[in-house]
Amino acid sequence: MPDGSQKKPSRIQKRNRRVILDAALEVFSRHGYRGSTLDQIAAEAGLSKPNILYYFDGKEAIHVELLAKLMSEWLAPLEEMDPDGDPQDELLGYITKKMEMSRAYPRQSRLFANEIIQGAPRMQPHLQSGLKPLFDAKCDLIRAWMDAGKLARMDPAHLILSIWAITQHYADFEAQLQVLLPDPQAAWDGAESHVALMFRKLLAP
Amino acid sequence: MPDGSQKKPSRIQKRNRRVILDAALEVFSRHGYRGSTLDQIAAEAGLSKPNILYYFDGKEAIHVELLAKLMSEWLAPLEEMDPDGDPQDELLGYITKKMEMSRAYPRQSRLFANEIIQGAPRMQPHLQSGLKPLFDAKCDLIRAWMDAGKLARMDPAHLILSIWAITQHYADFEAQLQVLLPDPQAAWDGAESHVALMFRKLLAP
DNA sequence: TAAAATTTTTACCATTTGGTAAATCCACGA
DNA sequence: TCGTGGATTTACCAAATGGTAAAAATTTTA
Repeated sequence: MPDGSQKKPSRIQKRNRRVILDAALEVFSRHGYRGSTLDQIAAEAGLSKPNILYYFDGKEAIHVELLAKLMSEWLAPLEEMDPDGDPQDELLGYITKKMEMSRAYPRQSRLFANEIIQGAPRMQPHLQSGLKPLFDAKCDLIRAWMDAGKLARMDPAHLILSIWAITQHYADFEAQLQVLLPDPQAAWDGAESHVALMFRKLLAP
Repeated sequence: MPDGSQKKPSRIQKRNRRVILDAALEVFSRHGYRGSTLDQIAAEAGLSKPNILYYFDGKEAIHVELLAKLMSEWLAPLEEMDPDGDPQDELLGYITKKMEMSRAYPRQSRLFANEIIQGAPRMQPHLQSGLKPLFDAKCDLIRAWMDAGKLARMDPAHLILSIWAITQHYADFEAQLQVLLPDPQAAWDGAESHVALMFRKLLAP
């Protein structure tokens, strides 16, 4: 009997938990936590509402699990930035990776955006314990690179924020892009080359 | 009898409509349309729920009015960009203005972000008729400036999107900033100077 | 100041929402 | 193949939600 069960999950359990989380991601990422309903998630998952509550402790538990998963997946590329690599290559590689992620997983990006816009009520601890230390470490790294004359001098924190702002924007504001840009398909290619070019120029010492 | 009345509004009507719209902005900007309730708005406004429905046709009518107001206020700085001015000054002036607006009116910024993230269900017409023509016109203007060698060459559409991305980010992701940056007060000053510096370097031909 | 008009409150209502209890169904190992 | 435990459905709740009708209170006007 699942919920918060400790035993090894059966095939059915693994499949249904995955299906539910995917459906919940779809719904939460569009409507935010409070704007989403279990009925919507159930319909999207093709399961009944009580059946969903058989696998998860409640609406909030699903949301929390999605946020936790998001956190680890989303931070990985930042962690991979190598202190021993070429500073410009490392940063541009990170930027490119983030653009690809925004393109491939816009729902995760919107889930995060929704949570933060609403004041991060369920994520603040994660931000404090997971994001903050990594952010500070990478700020130090970038500052060291600047001190070594490998990058243009600027505030490392705001540099990282700018990268996040632009890469997230393409995922979160997709609805706006579809109005403003003629060919949504070509838009992504244009975005990736523009962002790469932009930061290449910006970072040059 | 208000609602959608055409007669000139009384003092009480003007005051209460303003109070309600302000309360609704507070609530909608935090929780999005579906996540907000009339009870919340009523509590925030210090009025009873039926009293609110005396002044507005319903929840959606309040939201629509907020979005319409947002649209005109938010587009003004872009319109003001002068074709006869110095290209770099004009663009940097626009960027500075947008940063100041994000700082002064983060709720409007979040209201817009929420609406777009959710697929712009109530704003798509406004985007088509209001934003799109202005966006295209300013793209042409910027392209002309680039052709004249006054700005570095790049895709004007993505340049504008980058400006929006960064300036909005500081308003919409305030909760994240408060975790990551030590002094939230100094953060805004740092942000404004970083963004100005960043685009100055980027735009230089 | 009294009548008329506007504003606010009270008392509702139907639907939706997150969640539960118990009955039923079904897959799988002995 | 049959029993057993995991999986699913049915039938519910209580609270919250958007909204309404009409009475009561208040302001404005004559």
